[in-house]
Amino acid sequence: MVWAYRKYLVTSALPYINGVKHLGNLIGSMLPADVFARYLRQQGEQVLFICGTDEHGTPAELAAQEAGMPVEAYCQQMYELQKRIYEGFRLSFDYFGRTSSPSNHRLTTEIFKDLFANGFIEEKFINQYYSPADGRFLPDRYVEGTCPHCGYTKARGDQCDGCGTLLNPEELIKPYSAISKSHDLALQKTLHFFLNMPKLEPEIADWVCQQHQWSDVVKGIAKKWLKEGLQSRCITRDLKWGIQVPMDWIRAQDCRMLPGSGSVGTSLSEKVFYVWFDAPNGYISITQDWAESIGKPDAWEAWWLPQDEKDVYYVEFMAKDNVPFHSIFWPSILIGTRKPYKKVDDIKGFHWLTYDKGKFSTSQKRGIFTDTALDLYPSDYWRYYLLANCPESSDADFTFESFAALINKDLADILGNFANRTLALLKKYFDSVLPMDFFSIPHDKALEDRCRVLAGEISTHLSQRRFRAATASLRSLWVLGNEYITEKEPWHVLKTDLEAGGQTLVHCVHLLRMFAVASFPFIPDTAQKIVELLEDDRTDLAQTALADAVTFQHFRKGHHLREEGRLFEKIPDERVAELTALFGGTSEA
RNA sequence: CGCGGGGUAGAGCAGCUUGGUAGCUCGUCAGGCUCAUAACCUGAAGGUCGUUGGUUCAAAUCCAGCCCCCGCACCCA
Repeated sequence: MVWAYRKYLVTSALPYINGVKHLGNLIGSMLPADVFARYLRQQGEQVLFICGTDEHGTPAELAAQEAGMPVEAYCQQMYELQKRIYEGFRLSFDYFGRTSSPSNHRLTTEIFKDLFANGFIEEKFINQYYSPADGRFLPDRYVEGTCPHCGYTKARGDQCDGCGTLLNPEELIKPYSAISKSHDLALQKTLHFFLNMPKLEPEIADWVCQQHQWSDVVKGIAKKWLKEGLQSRCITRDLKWGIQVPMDWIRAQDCRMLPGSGSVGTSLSEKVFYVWFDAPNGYISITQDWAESIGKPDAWEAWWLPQDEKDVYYVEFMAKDNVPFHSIFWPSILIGTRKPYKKVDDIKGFHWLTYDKGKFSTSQKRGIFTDTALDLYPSDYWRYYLLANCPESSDADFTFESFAALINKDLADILGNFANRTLALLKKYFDSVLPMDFFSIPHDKALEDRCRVLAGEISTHLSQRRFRAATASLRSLWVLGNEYITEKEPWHVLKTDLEAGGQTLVHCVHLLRMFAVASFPFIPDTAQKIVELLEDDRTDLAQTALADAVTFQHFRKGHHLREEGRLFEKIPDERVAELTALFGGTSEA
């Protein structure tokens, strides 16, 4: 059972640094991870929620170049920007770090040294195109040319899109740089380091087979890789931006390696680790930064080097393209260190979010990006919509039409309207003051039971990380408020019986508080707003367990509430049409 | 025969592991209510579960074949 663990480590796939992320990135990892972390904290569990930017690699260099900035400055700027946006979405990271941090340089170097010492690193010479015009070696996919098989003229160095054949860059006829379009390319032989995956395969296969709790899709992806047989994977690149390979140290280890003529055309300072080799280590190094930030530099070890592996339950959230790296590649690295690093217990993988049946596209200005989203509507609107429609079992599609329909119905009409009608009745008949204590009135056992059932459903779904189902149950809980008030019709009863009508309202006010607690992991700002409407300064939503909130005894006679409160504004049809046109992209048919 | 995901009421989804009266939300229609953000509550209509064949007393669910849709192709997860 999940609950036997002493603490929970939650990580979200690290968003890449090269620009503002779109809604798909948000729902594909960070947002569900946040809901899960918030829920666990409410239950009183000890939680550490870690995320940060993934900053190395060619795309970052190119983006910086395009922005006309040094890559360090560019990353700094984008880090600040992304961090601010995630704060806007109320993502409750315990620490949002960076993979370019000194701690990650240290850790990644250390992990490499461990792998090397344990015999899992091999060295090979490979041929790579160097482009003087770009001043860099070109990664496979940045070399384009004519496919030797089908003659397609825009084949990439890793694969031909014309015929689908997998290629090596040197096979291309008339190769040119995809960046500068220059045909002046020189094939050069350079030394690289590979992680010997075949050697690690028995252990990793064994480990994967033990992961019964992984979802079918995650197991499927991992087993497919194993079935095809693991290949040695190159973990170094000829770049400036990244974590430097410790060449001097390697030389000192083994004189046979690194013949002097090894790195033609490359200075040693330009050899760095492959981004997928350093990025996952970021989960650990960012935890180290977190530990530093709270003044307990060793605190990270309790999470990553626990005494007993069962002390920590570790859940990773990511989109499906990340699954191979988290289920095979990174665990292999950790196993290869021969140190007892905590490995993942469950991987929650998401499918894609599409935009109006197509892809989100930066270049075509298609889709909603996280900065724009916050300019348009409060974060809770997005959080609720994305969670209710999250691509859990298949790809999901975003349209403004469905967005507006859901916001208007669920948030405004069901939740918002219930709050409003409750407060309005209290104001009208009792001057916004609770007329009696719960103790003095008849127990509504049926209502309490229904609340318990729904609260239980929400908890179960959240602990199993079923976000669509959890959101549906949350909605059902809200509907309960409207059902109850309709059944009791206090607006009618109050005309003749203040006592009976007042009792109903006491229940409604407590229902609202219950809704706030239940809603907090999903829509934290709204939850807080509800508590403010109730003038309830005794409830700390972040630490109130849902089961404890199923009570009608919290507020006492004489408690004063706000006179009115509109939680949400609806999105009118005209606005939907406007937004659809505005963000439809340039390829709109 | 590239890899993966999917085809269930007008739309979006659940159910499939462990066969047994087909469920949810929106939309539509009718009724109720009038405290409330023209909202809320109740009820109804609407499906040969992509297709063909097989296993079985019984198939959306298990097996085999076939058809269709969507990703994997600048940016991008």
